[in-house]
Amino acid sequence: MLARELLRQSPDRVRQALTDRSADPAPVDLWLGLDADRRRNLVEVEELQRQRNEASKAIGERKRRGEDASVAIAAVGETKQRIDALEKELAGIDENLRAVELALPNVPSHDVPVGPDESANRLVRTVGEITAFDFEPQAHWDLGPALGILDFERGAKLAGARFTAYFGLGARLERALIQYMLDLHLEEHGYTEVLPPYLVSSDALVGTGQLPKFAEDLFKVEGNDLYLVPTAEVPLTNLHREEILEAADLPLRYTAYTPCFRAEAGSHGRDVRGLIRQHQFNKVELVQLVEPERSDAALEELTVHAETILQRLELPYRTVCLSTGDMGFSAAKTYDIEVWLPGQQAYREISSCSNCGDFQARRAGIRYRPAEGDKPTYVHTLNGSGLAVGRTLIAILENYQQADGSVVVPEVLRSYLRTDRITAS
RNA sequence: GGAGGGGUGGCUGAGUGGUCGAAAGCGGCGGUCUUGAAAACCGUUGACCUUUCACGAGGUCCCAGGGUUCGAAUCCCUGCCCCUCCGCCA
Repeated sequence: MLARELLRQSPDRVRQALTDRSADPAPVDLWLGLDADRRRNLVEVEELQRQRNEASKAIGERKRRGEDASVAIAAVGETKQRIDALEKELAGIDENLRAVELALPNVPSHDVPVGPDESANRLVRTVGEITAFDFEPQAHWDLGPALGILDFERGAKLAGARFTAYFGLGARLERALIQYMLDLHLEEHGYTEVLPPYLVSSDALVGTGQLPKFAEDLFKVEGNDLYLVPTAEVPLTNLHREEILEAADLPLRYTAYTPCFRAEAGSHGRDVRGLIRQHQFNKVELVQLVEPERSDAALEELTVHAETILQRLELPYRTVCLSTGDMGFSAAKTYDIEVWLPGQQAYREISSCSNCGDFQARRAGIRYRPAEGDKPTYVHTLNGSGLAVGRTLIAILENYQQADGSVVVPEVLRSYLRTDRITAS
């Protein structure tokens, strides 16, 4: 949610932000109208309430003295009716205002490249050399089944397209990656591990921005106000919803492994093969709640935290800064980390690290007190994948594959996997 | 699933439908005292919104949402959450 002061004082900036995102700027004017209506109405209601309170007080006093108050009671009746009518109107305005506010995306940071889509993304850095092969590298959807560690047909038998069953060292590799990533973030990057619920309420999803606009991307539990988490960003960021934190508590750094569930509505036909786009995938997430002045630096750090995993796994990747047209709804600035996949001869997203500024904090009511006696202000929230586990497994299979179809296990994972090579059994 | 008991300010905990945003205690902050600290004493101590250049003024909030009433923390309804006992269950 955007600050109301921003909308009132700099509507042009918000209109421009929407245009840069290839979104319709019209809601800004709708908002301005509703806001003016609201304030006009509110001033009137409050004046009438003041009159009513005064009258009620006088009635109470008369009654206490045993005097007749029926005249005064009758006199207040009209005020009461006007209050009721205006309050009803006000509730309607508030509801509309909130609906408009909740649908407005965040304003991009000034240093974000302006452009319509991913073609305008800015390359930040490229790390590692593209893996060279003296044979034709296979895609993971061929390697995995051949090794007996990924079974797409049986996954589909259980749950349909975009579900996969892992077997043997495949399952173990996925588990090892989760463990390795968590350990690294705990031990070296100062995060606190959290094991959150995998189902969350609509309030939590509104807090991080998935709702109300993107309900069709979510799996909802029938008959309950519960949704399968699309990312651990949702539970982690919402841990402190409606709280006022102390400055000394910040920064808060949380990491969690969760499965992630996405309906992938509107992506029919995209990445239908293999593990890349699944309805259920595993992810280790990084979330930070920080003081506003610290969030720019925190995004750089968090992105490096995610990149470190790829460096330790010795996987080639590049980092790009998303353009205004390619960013997510809640983000002010986003770095995507893209890993090299030899099977596709392409860099593919494996992590997305965003600074959401106070956008989510406003929605979720996460504040802190800068100093004793200060008014509470909104924290800044950041999140990033550290990393998407399924896609990391793909990257390992494709980059570490050998001419004989076996896969060498990256050095740092050998103690977790208890083997240095995955071969067909 | 059955039966019962609760949800009040940072915490504990009062609160006959009417000067209650809410007693009291604790904690926090400021001060007096002290060489310093502790103790004691005094004062202070919520959030949000509107309005004002400002001082200030006003409104809302006692889990949430409805309702009754001139007036609701207090009465009624619904929901959510917590606790105890029983049943069931990983």
